[in-house]
Amino acid sequence: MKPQPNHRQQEILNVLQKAGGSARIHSIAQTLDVSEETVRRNIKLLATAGTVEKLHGGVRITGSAEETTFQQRLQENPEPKQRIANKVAQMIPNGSSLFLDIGSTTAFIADALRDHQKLLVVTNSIAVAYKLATRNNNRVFMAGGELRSHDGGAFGIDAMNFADNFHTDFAVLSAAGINATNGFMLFDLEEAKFSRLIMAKSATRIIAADASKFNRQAPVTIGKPALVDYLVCEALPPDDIVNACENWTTEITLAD
Amino acid sequence: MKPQPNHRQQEILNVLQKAGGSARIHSIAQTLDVSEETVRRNIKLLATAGTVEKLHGGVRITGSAEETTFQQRLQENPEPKQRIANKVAQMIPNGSSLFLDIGSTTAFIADALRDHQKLLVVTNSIAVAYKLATRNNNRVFMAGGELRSHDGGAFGIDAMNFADNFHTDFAVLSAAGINATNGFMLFDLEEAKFSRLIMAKSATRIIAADASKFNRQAPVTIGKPALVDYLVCEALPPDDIVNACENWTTEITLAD
DNA sequence: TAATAAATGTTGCTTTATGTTGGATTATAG
DNA sequence: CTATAATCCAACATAAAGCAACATTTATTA
Repeated sequence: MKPQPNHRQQEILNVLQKAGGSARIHSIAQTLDVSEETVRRNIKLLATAGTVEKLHGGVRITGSAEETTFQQRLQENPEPKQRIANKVAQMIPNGSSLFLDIGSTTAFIADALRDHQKLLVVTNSIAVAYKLATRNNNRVFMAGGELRSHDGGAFGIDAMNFADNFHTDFAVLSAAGINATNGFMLFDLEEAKFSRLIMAKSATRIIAADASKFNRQAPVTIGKPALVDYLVCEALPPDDIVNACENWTTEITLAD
Repeated sequence: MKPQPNHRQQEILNVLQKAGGSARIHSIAQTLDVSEETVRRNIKLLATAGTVEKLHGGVRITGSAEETTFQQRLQENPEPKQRIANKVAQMIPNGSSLFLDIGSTTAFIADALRDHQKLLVVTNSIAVAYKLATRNNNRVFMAGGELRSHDGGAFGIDAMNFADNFHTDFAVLSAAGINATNGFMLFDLEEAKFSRLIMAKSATRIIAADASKFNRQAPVTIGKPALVDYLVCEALPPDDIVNACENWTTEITLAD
């Protein structure tokens, strides 16, 4: 007689899912409050069905091997933007609320936040929203409208009004250029307007920028640089910018 | 006249939704404060209707087999949906304007449209918007708001008002169930409202559904089935549905 | 209101899952 | 390589879940 599908197996899969694709027998048994033998028995059935693979001491969902190595590769070989993104992710606790604006660095930050739980995210970037929606009990609020064809961002009065509804713990921003006299700058007026708004609506303001932005010129300033609490980068900026940050009471945080 | 929808069944479905797609008989009975036998009896009915699957000790909503994130659900059973998506893409010329609603099938359709040029796309699905924005001179209009955590869709009055701005050549819809008496159905009232709206605002209406949807039960009808111009599927439906489509003047299109 | 139908609860019994034990196997440290 | 601890496996007793028949409550209708 064929073994009947069993709800315990469903529960095990749920645990595995939450744990990122793999877990130890011991930890599964503890989570479900059953004996390890029960877990083993059901895993044996799931394994013969091909749903999971048994390992000594644990189990993983079939096919999640590549993703693990990919993630490991990200950790081992971090490009500057990934290192900055990881640092920013460390600064943001589970359960926080945050604005994320548009930009290549913020897309990396969204990736780095993939294991955070219960975030409340407000963004006008389709890439950020896509990466963080439907994950880990996050709540994602996406500003609507026409998405710009070059970066997938929603701008304009509707996006501004949308963002105006929120107050968050963090605003995470990118910058196209930084210098000692003008502060933080962008190429686009619409982006800058949006950045100013979300800086005004959040408790802690973080700007993420790699070293290529130091003393680069860009036409529009983001706003008063003294508003920025943290500048996260992978290398120490030139002296004049370091001094300026001291005046702005902006703390420079180096990625590991 | 007797197989009337029973409210207890709705309650059970609600509990399942909240629990993430699956739950134990014992826990459902406790939550609803009824005997376990009552839960089993109603689950038996839901199971014969195809809405849920029975497991020993529990139950899960059909389709959430590897109850996982939306992004992983996209990858299960991909062949039929892939073929349907390619067929739908063939029906849509370059330069068209179209609504795309939310659903795993429509996400495949968005992928199949990756080589189309100059589309104007209106959607409330983050996955669709992400796949089609910043490509091939498309213009993408994304409805904003809070994205539902299980599928990344924006719903509610704001999404409706947003969609109401547009008139398009095509509406591409998905269905959770199809039968001869009730037509096309969905699990969710909000989804159905959005579907009705975009059907009313477009010239040609296409519903994409794989064979698993035939004679599957779902609680909310999408609207008058006679409004639907094309039903795209990978296999011919049962005779009663075929006859009903003739009455509705709905053309059945088989994927290659 | 009484008569009827539907849904739910209860009971005894069968099937299936789980916990426990002891011994075999496999990883890990020194 | 050996010693040690962790993990795995098989067998049995126990607990839990499923099922069917009947009793009881609740809802519907005349």
